[in-house]
Amino acid sequence: MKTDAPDAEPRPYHHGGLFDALVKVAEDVVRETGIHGFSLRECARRAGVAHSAPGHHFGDITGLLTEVAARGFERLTARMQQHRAGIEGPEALERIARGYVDFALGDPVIFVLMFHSDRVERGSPRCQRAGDAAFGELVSAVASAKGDETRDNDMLRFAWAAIHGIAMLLVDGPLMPAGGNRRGGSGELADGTIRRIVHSVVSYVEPASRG
Amino acid sequence: MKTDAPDAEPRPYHHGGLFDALVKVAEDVVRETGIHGFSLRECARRAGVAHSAPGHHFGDITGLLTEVAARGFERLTARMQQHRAGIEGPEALERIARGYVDFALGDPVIFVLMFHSDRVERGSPRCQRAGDAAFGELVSAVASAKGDETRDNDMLRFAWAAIHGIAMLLVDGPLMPAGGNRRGGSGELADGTIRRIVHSVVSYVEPASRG
DNA sequence: GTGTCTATCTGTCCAATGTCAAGTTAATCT
DNA sequence: AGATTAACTTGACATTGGACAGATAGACAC
Repeated sequence: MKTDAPDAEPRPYHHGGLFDALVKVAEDVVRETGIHGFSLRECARRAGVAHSAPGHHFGDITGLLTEVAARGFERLTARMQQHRAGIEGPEALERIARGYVDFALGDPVIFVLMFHSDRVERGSPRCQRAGDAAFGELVSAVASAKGDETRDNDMLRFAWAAIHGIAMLLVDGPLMPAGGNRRGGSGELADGTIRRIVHSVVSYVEPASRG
Repeated sequence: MKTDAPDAEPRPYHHGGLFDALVKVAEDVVRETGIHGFSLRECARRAGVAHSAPGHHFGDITGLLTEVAARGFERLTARMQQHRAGIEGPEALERIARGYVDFALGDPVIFVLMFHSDRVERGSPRCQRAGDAAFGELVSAVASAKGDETRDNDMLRFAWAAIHGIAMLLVDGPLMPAGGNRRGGSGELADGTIRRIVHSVVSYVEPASRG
């Protein structure tokens, strides 16, 4: 690695892997400074390149943060798969949900970035595909929990909403009742909610008549 | 020299109600430009005062946006009460949930601001109190739906998470399955989820043995 | 009316940022 | 080799948030 010293050694004019280096640096900067404090120039500084170099690879801030968000979705997908570990049945959904919450609590700033930042182009193919893959994990787990492959969009929305909601509320923290201090206890706070989600998905019976 | 504005109205040196005027203007600016595009100077411009005037009332950007967020929670509370209209029982929860989602869809940018912006000091007494009041509406509705005043924090988290989650996913839009185009149909997309939430809260039975 | 006090608002200044245009260096192609 | 293209740098510009001193208007005592 290069030294951080102001101008110690003559860096090569061409960085080599600046694209990837910038994305990794950007993740750190976002985590440290928050979405609002993020700056392209700070990323360039840490990567040891000129202040305008990021622009040539990503166009603008949105371009770089969109890539960060897309990789976030990929990591979310991987985390859920890892938690599920091939298991089927109701436990599949429970594990997927726990993976989702774990990811959110482990990387809260990037989790918020992925879903809510107006500096991310969520409609871009890159982001869309990564997001769809993550959603696919949930679809699969819900089907396995129901023991029924028919796709019930209402059910999927319900499950996703509840999982997403508990993750978001834990990440945002202060609104949780009775001292929601986020260190360590948060994961367990989600347990009851996750159990209820699974229970609802497994045991839900379509109401006889709906207006 | 002023007269930068075309209107020849001789504004009084003292605005009179600049605090309130700035908050209202700020809400508009946030809605139009998004959280990222927001700027104090634009607010000052629209309020017809010097660019540094907002600083005297709010300190910095966070101060102003925190006030905007707090008023958002107050409007959310009012909206839920208005939807509920004094009704009791399971329908109370259904109506509260619908009010929550309505508010989110009607003012999506401010809804996101309230929960996720790092430019809002959510721990401030102003914000905390307004948020607690909103949460209180939910607590009351869940109790009414259960027909049981005992407070079940797990249940509350589940209900809030699910409601919050569906609102957030609808606001963020593009991740919804099967063309979640947000035009008009979003409210109905929430219906099935809300029905399931109410159903789960009303009919949930504590699992026999579990920690 | 006159003078003083205080909150409110103005104008100026500074460092930092995003983005654009043009120059410089390295790698690749013919 | 020479030419072409991609990667990166330098320099510049408009805009922002925030800090500051100073101007202004209204309230209040006399």
